[in-house]
Amino acid sequence: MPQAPSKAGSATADEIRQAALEQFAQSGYDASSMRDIAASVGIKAASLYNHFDSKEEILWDVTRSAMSDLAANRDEALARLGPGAGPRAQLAAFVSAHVGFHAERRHQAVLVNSQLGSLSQSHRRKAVALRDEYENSLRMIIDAGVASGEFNVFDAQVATLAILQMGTGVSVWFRPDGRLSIDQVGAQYVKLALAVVSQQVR
Amino acid sequence: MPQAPSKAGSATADEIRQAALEQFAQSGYDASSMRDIAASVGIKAASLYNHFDSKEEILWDVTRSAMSDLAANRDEALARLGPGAGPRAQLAAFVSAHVGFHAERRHQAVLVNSQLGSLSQSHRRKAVALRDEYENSLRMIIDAGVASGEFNVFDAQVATLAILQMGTGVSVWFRPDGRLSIDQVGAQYVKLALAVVSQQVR
DNA sequence: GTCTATATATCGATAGAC
DNA sequence: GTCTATCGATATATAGAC
Repeated sequence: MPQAPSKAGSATADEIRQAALEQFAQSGYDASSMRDIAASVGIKAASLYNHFDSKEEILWDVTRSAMSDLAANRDEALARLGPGAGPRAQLAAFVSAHVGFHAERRHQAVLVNSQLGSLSQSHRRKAVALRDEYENSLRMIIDAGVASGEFNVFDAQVATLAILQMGTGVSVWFRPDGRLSIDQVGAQYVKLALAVVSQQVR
Repeated sequence: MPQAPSKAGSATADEIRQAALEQFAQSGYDASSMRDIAASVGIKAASLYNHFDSKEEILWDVTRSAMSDLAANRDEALARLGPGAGPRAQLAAFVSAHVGFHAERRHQAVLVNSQLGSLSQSHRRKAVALRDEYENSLRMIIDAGVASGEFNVFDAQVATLAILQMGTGVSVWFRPDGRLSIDQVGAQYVKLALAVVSQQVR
């Protein structure tokens, strides 16, 4: 049964999303042609336009879903803690989820962190807003820990960015068949993050 | 007096390097056209070929000099310590130099960290070798600190990458007219790095 | 929904006058 | 060393047959 263009339920559209994601993450948006994407799905370039209006719409689709998945992954991890969890438990849950995502779904992570500049102005604004929300949710955990006296940081914003960026970097070097498992890497970075928010007052 | 093509001393070649660096760092290599680069220098695209053999040669030129400057910046910082410095002083000097470079020369830093994939295979191999040398020089400092008992890390390679990547991230958010000075940011990250290599044994 | 064929634009790079 | 003019390749996107 045929589907309307760009509908989420189309099997072909999902194949296009998957192929575009890998191409964009590996070679970059500009270096990935519609012909390449179509070829890896098994169709011709013109047929892509039955599913997406433009190449940029494909980029936005995969970018938005990647950022949505990242936030949902965080929400689930925090929800598992229950309402009474303190800042240390929240920070551990956030970092574990953050690093786990960047290891397990590194193609999506690399895409979000390297191809935002290729989005249209309108879509880029939305992506930046989603990124700011994600960043701010970590900032609020750190602020709560500082307020309760459980954390010590010289600058909460620097600590926020440092924790996020070292975790994001996992998507660059992690390999599924490497020396460390996802759980091992996640546990490592939880310890590193706790070290960052436990700075000596001196 | 005219210069031979691609010679380092040419004033026009330097203008091309500067213009290309900013274009590549801001818009990416593929999205930067030879016409754009030429226009910001005040010449036509064809005239660029009197100074560089190809667009990729320009990318390699600015990439190589950026990576060379980064390593030289590190060497100077370590040399200032003198021969008797211990791992803690070496780590502080490394991180201060690393973060200082990524704040002060963020265009060059962004270029190196985002456009390596657009280099030719031969040039990319050389760039990766330079990056590995840089990464390994930090790894050796951490290994020395672990061996002497001054550092405690769960995994030396993870600690190395975490320190490098959080410092590299400064090039993304730092603004010269922002809230923090380069020296303030450098001092912050020295403390964060020392926290990373002072993990509780538990 | 796929295909072939093509419109239209822009790219890197070259030729040759000055 | 700059320019104008242009080549040849490739890009996104569209038109219309099936």
